[in-house]
Amino acid sequence: MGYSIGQVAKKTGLTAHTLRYYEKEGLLPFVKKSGSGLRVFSDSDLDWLVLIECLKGTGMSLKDIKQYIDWYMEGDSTLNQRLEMFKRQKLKLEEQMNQLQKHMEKINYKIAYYTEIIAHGSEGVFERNPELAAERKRVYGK
Amino acid sequence: MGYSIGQVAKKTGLTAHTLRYYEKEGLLPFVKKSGSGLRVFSDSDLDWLVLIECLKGTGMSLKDIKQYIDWYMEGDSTLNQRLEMFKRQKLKLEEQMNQLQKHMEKINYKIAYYTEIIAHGSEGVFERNPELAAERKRVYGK
DNA sequence: TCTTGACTTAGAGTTAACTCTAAAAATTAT
DNA sequence: ATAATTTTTAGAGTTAACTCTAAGTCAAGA
Repeated sequence: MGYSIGQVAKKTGLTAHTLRYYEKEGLLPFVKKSGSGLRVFSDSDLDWLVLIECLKGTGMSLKDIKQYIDWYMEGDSTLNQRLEMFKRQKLKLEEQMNQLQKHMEKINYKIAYYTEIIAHGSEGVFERNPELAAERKRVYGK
Repeated sequence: MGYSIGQVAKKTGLTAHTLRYYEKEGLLPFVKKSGSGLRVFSDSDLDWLVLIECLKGTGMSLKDIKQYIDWYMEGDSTLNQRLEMFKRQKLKLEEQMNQLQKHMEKINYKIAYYTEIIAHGSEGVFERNPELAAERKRVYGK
């Protein structure tokens, strides 16, 4: 029913240090304390951590995550701000995924290139493998 | 034929400060200097910057990018290391794209959720929109 | 009860990647 | 020729996000 900071650290892969740091930064205003001052995490706190990891994983700063949490704490008057925030994050994420796709193409080109010259030497790579030359043009332009 | 640091800054979106910093860190060992000490960037230097941005964009540290550049400078004896490095980066990138896809699902869920309660209030969201409840289960588990 | 390991706090230290400053030299525009 | 802009260097400062330390408190097992 309640988890110690160490148990949560294990579950989430974050360190106890980091969890305390998040709390200090205002990212975990829900976590209760036991009579003697120990943190007691609930399942719902774990859900919050999942969301925090999600937003962090899409490049949101802890400061902006805190803004969202502050809005949440403020109640229904901030529903629109929260929705808009997720919409902005979705756009950012789409842009990010497109970027990663482009990066993937460059890396695939490099892998093909190195594989080819390791197998057959670097002289006349493109004559031997014209697809590689076409790929280069596509990936690096010009 | 040759570009000043300011011109390169404009082209790449990096600042001149950042470009000098990259050079200091050993990421641009190709950039020439004019007789009077000004940096002169070539088109091939711009290609290097494209690759650096690609690797940085997939989460590689400047230190690891430098390692790659050092291998490149060392010549053909490091072809395998370089290939393996790109293969590792590809795996990392695939993992990253999967993660982003999962994050996207969570964000889509939140957008659907907030859109729904902004439109119809928060009471009985899931009764009114059972697909949302199913989505929640799928996205957040349990 | 004793011991061992987990937890507490405040606060200091670390790391990566910039970001800026100042003073001088080079280049470009008028 | 003069003024304005750009670039140079070394080195200091900043920021985000941890990461660790110390000194003490709490909890569980033998």
